[in-house]
Amino acid sequence: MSTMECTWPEKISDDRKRAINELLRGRSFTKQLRSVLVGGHQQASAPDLLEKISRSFTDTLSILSSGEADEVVSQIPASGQLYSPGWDGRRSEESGESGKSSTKDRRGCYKRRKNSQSWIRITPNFHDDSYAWRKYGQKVILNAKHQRSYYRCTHKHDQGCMATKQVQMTEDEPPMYKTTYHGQHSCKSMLKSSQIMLETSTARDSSILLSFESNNEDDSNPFFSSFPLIKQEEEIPSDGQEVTDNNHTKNNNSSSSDYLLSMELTTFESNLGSDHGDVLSGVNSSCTDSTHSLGDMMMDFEDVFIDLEC
DNA sequence: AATATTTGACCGAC
DNA sequence: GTCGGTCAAATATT
Repeated sequence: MSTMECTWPEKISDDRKRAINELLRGRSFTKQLRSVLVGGHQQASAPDLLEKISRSFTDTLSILSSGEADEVVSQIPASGQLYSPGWDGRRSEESGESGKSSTKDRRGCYKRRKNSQSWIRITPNFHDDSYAWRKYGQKVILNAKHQRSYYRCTHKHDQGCMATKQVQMTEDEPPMYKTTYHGQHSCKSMLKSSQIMLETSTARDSSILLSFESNNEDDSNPFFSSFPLIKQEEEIPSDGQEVTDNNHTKNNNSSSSDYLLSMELTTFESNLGSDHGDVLSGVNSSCTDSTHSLGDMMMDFEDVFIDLEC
């Protein structure tokens, strides 16, 4: 039985309106924030505005995700499991009748993501993207020296967040890790705005956002979807084979793993402008001085919003 | 006890 | 059949 057949035009168009509405709100907040930061106006506090912007992104993504899926991916914490069967969905265990042949009958469980968006990121050392990840698998990959690790968002169950990532060491001489992100975080941000400011303004990193593949109309960069949740640390086992995530807020001393938000914004924007979603690369990555600050960043934000509108 | 990781099995795609 | 992605029981960690 195929689960992806029903699309509800009315619902989707309604969702689109809501999404556009959310984006407009986000743009408005962004403008306010810019005037606060640049012009020094104090109509509203920057942290408050940042929080609103973050919320706007999250809500928009949630709306768009629900339009793509058969059922709404709610952000309301669910007591049970709340999956979106959209791109990666599966029913967890037997639904109703249990105890078939083997211990757990998982037939029909897996749905390969096909048109899901993905972003590839190459980083030296491990890369801390500040989300809370939970490792759920590790595989040997053909023609690859190292195993690939699979992570899902820690809040998959409590918030229905469907973001996943894969991390694979591609080189070990200068250690290089390729991280592929799938899906977007719909989990709520719980990080304080001040921390966000701190992180973005102190970001310095030599990581490269390699590609931005988009097959769906509701794509957006996962780094936009919401602000970082919990600091995360990945560490390399002694054999250098694979990385392991840790969700705890251990005082992360790897400042090099912060990502350059402004760079990615620019990348995102240029990708939006192009008419294809294939791999784009060659982003240079060495603008690390702190003068490249929120002012510029907000400009990019605004442009992105404008592009999204039409 | 609760939460995270490991790892073999399972599944769909090719 | 192989391969890569995911599940979930067992195990480890906090």
